[in-house]
Amino acid sequence: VQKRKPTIVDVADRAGVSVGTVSRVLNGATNCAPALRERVQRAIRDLDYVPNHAARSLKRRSTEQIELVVPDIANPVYVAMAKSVQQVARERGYRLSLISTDGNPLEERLAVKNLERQHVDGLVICSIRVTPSFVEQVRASRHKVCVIGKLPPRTEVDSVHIDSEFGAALAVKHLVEGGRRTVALVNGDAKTVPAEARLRGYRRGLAENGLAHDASLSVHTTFTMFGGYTATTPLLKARPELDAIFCANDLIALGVMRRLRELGRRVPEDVAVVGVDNIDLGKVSSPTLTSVSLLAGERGRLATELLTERLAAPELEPRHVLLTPRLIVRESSTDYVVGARPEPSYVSF
Amino acid sequence: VQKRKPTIVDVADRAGVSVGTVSRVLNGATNCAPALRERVQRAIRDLDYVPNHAARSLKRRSTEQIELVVPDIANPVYVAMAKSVQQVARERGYRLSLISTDGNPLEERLAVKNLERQHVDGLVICSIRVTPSFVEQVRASRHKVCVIGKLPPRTEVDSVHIDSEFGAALAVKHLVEGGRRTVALVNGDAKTVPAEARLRGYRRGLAENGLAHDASLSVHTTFTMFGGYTATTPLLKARPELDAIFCANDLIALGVMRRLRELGRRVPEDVAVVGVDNIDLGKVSSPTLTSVSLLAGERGRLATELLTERLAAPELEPRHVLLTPRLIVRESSTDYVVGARPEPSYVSF
DNA sequence: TTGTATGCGTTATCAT
DNA sequence: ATGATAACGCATACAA
Repeated sequence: VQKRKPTIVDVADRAGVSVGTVSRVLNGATNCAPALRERVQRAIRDLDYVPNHAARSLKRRSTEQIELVVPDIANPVYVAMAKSVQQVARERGYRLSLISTDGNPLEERLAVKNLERQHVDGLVICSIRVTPSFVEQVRASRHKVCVIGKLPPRTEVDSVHIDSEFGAALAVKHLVEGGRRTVALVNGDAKTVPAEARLRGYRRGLAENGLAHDASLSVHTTFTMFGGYTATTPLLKARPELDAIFCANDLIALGVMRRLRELGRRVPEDVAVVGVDNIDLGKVSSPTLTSVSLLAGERGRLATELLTERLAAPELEPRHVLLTPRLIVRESSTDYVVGARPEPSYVSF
Repeated sequence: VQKRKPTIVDVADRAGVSVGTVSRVLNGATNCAPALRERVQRAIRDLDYVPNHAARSLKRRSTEQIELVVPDIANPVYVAMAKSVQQVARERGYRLSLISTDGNPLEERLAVKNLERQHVDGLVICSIRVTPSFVEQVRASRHKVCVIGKLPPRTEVDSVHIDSEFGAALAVKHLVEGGRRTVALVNGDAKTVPAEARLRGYRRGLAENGLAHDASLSVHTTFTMFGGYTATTPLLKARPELDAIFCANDLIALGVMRRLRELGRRVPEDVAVVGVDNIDLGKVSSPTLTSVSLLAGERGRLATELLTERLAAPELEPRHVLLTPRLIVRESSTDYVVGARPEPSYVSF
């Protein structure tokens, strides 16, 4: 019962025209008699013909598809990024396929390989581990890649980057200005680019606001709620007097807040908490979460624009965009009257 | 400077062998002299050759890639589903690409079209709007599709489905048994399959537990936190005496809980809340969220297994798997001592 | 405006 | 075991 798929030849036969004509109709060429066009379209419908993607991209040398590679799709911030990438991609005539590497560097390599074998036309890649070999691989495909993140200086690849170190310093400053004296850091996966930026920013924030750095106040875990949850207990045991925690992202912060509550600490009265990424969840959590926005949607949008423009003009000079984070203050870092009704928080929804 | 990509012919030239031999090496054929194999592999490395995907799939008539189509990737339950689909896909030698339709039925049609043009080998599709034309389109590609969701009886397409109506009834029963007398429903997008199932289950739950149904107690919104948030105000105004809310999913429930707090209602003391999907967030929210688990990961896993098995054996009889939901009781529906420290909730992480 | 014929890069069949 | 060659389905240059 396996009927062979109709090809362009079948359509041509059926319509009584040449394959050239069918192809022209398919691709919207103007020079084509209306009568023939009519007949071809009928034949296409009759036979239920759909063009074969592989053949088409083999011939055209392009797939009209780009790929977004993110570290972990379970993190809502990457979902937000994906949404804006998808929107720009669609506007510019590309389909988007989404890959989550789940922290596996192999997956990133595989993505670039897929690019090289012309599986997709271009790549937007957001990596948390930027190794030299990764950079080398990306550089070799520079005409088709845009990196979201920090590349070594003078790397000839389009990129959009945000100064998250500054964002971290901003968070610490906010906490100190709110009267906190012992600010801890619950960081994400060690040896990742974001974790290292957080630590640098944290130390800078402390220094700039007259506080000494103490290694026992900063711990590493994973960039997840569970990570934040489990890291809290030992941290509190080691430094019971702490009155503020800067978390490397919002998921960690949510886990931390949950665990603090279980351990009898009130947020923000006893311990202030600040996260990073400004995910929507922080707007409905209780308390709502103060956070450093890293403009994920904006970065996705810009990266996709850079990429599509480069695909259209490969000889463009490499471009680099640098963004600056913003601090969004909510309840988790602000002393408010205990028991008061929280204010509506959906202004920015 | 645009150097043409090396092809298999270039490799053959360089290694001084025929393309046949190169191809055999590439695809791991056994009948090949070690010496030649050696030379070919060197040539491949020297030229930095990677096979062209389009040409390969044109010839082989397969892409080793499957696609998962979900309604909204911003909903963590679909992320959980995607993760298990990806895992099974990888185990069985397929790459996964992920499409979020964002409620746009056109995107679903497009996905099936992509299947037909042999862009991907197979499709796992999870739709919230099952129209007749959708079913027809899917049926026509039945040898390559597995549907997550309920299909019309005797549709000859693999599917895995969960009795979410029963799950809704379970939730209502739990609320009534907890002493609640006025149970509201905050439903998701009207005219979707899940929303209709929730409503039927809600009514069944009320009936089976001796409560009358009242239309003013059930409202429609979107399947998002924002939806739950905004739906709460009018609902509370219309029926201020309500003491329980069953929400069509967990995102809605989180928005509802937030808004209840802003309006001065305590959860669960004044109003009990139950959601659906059992997403991780419900384990760290405050209070933690009672939820009906629809086994999203399990459904993804099963669907992918069904799909890959069918791709390997297209003439298999259609198979249908039916699962049963479970209720996970947490704080949002249980009276607990006010002000007590919450219990650790991560047992199931 | 329309038809014909060649090639895209790979795999597979058939000789050798 | 290895080499030559014909498809795969589409687009396009060129001829008509």
